[in-house]
Amino acid sequence: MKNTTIAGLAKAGGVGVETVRYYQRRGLLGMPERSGGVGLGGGIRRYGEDDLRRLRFIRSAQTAGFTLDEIGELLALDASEDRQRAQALAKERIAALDAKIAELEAARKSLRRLAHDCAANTSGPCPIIAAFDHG
Amino acid sequence: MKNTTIAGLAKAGGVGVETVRYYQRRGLLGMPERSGGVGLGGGIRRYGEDDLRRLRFIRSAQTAGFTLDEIGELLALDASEDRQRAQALAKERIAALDAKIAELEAARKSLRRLAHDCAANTSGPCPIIAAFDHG
DNA sequence: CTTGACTCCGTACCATGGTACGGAAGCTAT
DNA sequence: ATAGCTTCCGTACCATGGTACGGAGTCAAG
Repeated sequence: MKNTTIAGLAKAGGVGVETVRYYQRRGLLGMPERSGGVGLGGGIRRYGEDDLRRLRFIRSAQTAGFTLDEIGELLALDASEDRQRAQALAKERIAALDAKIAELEAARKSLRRLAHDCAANTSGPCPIIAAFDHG
Repeated sequence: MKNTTIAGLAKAGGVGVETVRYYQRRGLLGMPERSGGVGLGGGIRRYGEDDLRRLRFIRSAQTAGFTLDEIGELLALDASEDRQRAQALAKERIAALDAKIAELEAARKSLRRLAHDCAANTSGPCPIIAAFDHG
């Protein structure tokens, strides 16, 4: 998997080539030297394990709810000494996740109520709006 | 709280006036008659409990992860006889929430690892990328 | 040494869910 | 009856996170 092209990197990371390029534009992934370079444009960039780890991290951090801007900061912090900041970001996000998870669990509860009530009586509309009344 | 203006409705629903208007444009909220109507434009629209319930439902359904398009369908279903479809949407969303919640819990776990590892050793960078390695 | 696939890059376009602007008309308090 | 806040409405703009296009260059295989 080492020393692959952008298509290989993208595939290994489970994203499209354009997405990799987008992350590069955002500064989240680096642009390895274009090797070969006979003509005016230089050659083709080649990517390694590090790039893949970075790409995978970006995706994981996204599911953790970080924005791409925040992920940029995290990637910078990964190579910096600012432990304080890293901890702060982590803790902040944990709190946000706690809240988000609770919110989703509440929503799921409402949906279960809806599914249940909907199955219960066999005529008339399901009480969709009512299922969310309260919380 | 009944028979209020758009600003009252918005406030009661915890959104801005422009958001209410946006939902109206999307067809999620109705446009009550403009009452008064001496001049060419008619009067001012007034909103009641039903509108507020609808608005609150929209917000709840959003936190459940429904898109506004889906919410439009739900609102239509609330007044229709298609129990099947309502159930299907609910079950589908419950499954999506199960997955999402699991995902967020995994992310939280990684973040806790990060916070922990970050607190552990007192020099050098926090292993941010590594904290998400694996899962 | 050409063909065909892939790369590079800038730029444009997209969906989602809003948020803002600005003029005209409506309402309310003084 | 007039000042000053709202409402109404169309239209424009925004942030986020991509996705697509197209021309020029590169590379491997036949």
